[in-house]
Amino acid sequence: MVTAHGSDSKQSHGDAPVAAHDPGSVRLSEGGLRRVLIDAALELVEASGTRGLSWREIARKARVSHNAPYRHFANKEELLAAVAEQGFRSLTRRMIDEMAGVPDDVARQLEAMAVAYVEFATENPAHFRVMFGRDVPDIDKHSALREAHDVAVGLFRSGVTEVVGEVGPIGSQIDVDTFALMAWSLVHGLASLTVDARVGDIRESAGRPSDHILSMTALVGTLIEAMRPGEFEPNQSAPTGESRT
Amino acid sequence: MVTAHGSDSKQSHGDAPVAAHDPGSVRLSEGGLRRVLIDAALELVEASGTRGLSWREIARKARVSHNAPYRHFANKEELLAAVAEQGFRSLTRRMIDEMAGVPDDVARQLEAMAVAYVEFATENPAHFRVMFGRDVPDIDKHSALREAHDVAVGLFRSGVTEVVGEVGPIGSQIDVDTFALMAWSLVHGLASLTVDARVGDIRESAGRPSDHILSMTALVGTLIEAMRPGEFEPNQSAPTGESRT
DNA sequence: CATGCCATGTTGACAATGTCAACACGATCG
DNA sequence: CGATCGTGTTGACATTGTCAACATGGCATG
Repeated sequence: MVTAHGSDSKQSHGDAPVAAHDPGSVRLSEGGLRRVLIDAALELVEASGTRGLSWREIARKARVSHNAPYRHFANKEELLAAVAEQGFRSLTRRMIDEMAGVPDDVARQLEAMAVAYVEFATENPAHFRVMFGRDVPDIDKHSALREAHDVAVGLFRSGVTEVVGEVGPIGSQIDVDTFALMAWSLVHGLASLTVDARVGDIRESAGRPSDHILSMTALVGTLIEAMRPGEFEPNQSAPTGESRT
Repeated sequence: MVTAHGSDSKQSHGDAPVAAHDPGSVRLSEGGLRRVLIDAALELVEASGTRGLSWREIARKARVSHNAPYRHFANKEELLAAVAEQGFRSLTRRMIDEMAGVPDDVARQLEAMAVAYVEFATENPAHFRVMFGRDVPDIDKHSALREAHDVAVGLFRSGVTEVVGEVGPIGSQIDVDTFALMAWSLVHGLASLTVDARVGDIRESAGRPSDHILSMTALVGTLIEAMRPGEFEPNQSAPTGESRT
């Protein structure tokens, strides 16, 4: 169900704006400038980071006057929310594409998503940072962004759920949600560290980021294998947690 | 060696400026204003994020004229680097403290560091973001920051190394560095997702972040247990990696 | 002690920016 | 045809980052 072949998510490869179901902006159809502004903003963020991002510079790049953007975005946060939204759609597409080139095995599908996640981050660091950074303080204030975000996260979570469903319960204490959170943390952490160029700090050895994710999935695969039901009790290695704090 | 008891890192709980070995600023000793500026900056970042951070506002908060900070920091990036540096020192101290309250077992020590890491992030989100965000684009341009960073990361890495050393080789393909990277990714990912308030997206169930990290270490502990030498061959669950790209 | 230096802080100035208000223009629709 | 609305433009103003010039107080050296 989560495989790429059966992809029923209605995103026409992300080019056409979502349109129509947002009561705020009435007819952003044909949205010429809006799209141009988003692209220009992304380019500038890639070049100079989100700090040097200047409203007026965006306008210049888009060949419009410095106040034209205000007709499409109330403030810079809304613009960045649109950028992030587009990023989540790209990420979703990327994951789906990656899954399409992989055998229809739940573990492989999840692994493909993990690879896609990290590769997306390393190939689009600026986009990734806008998506997860602090530039859009409250994601819930932008319904379209929230939606795109949930689609991507939900896709990943579905993959985890299916793997857990096939492998069976993971220990007595670790529920599916926790496992999904950990899987996401692992992938997101590697992506973040790679994007921030901190990976070399702990791992000097050469190798592309995709190598890292493959090693990672290898280990996680081993973990899952080890977890096969009934094999042994999960030793709760953290009994000291309660006594502290 | 990595235990808190034997801590030989020369940080006098981080209050005294590093001083003296930086040829640029000669005698930032007694550094009154410098410290005040760092604190003021951190407070403002906590309040309004790094975007709304205004040089002049910092100066106002410090009760000095809008140009006084220039005598201590050439630009805003240097100031933020100092903030991040202080953050890494706090993180190191936090990890050491956490380890001190835990039995002298390598696994528990590592686990304590992981808990400290995530708790530090959740309790000081602004600081954490400055430390790992892109506000300081190139960490190597600030030697003191680089140093503080390396101390924290090295401490964590030492913990991983010791655990691996006790448990024995982790599979045939996964070297210590990779394992350290993965452990760091796991912890850092959870911290990042928690800080960005995205954890709820995949895990609605209640529970403090420290619960998450405890579940996490429980699973990792299980993993390590499962890895005990000779038990079984690590099935490289990612053979498709080579054929792609 | 007097003198000059240097670190530190202040004042002033200027270009760039975010944002508001007023205006212009073209299309759509009564 | 004339009004209305979406869209873009111009003008203006407070705020910001940053540079240059100036003030001052402690220190060392004569």
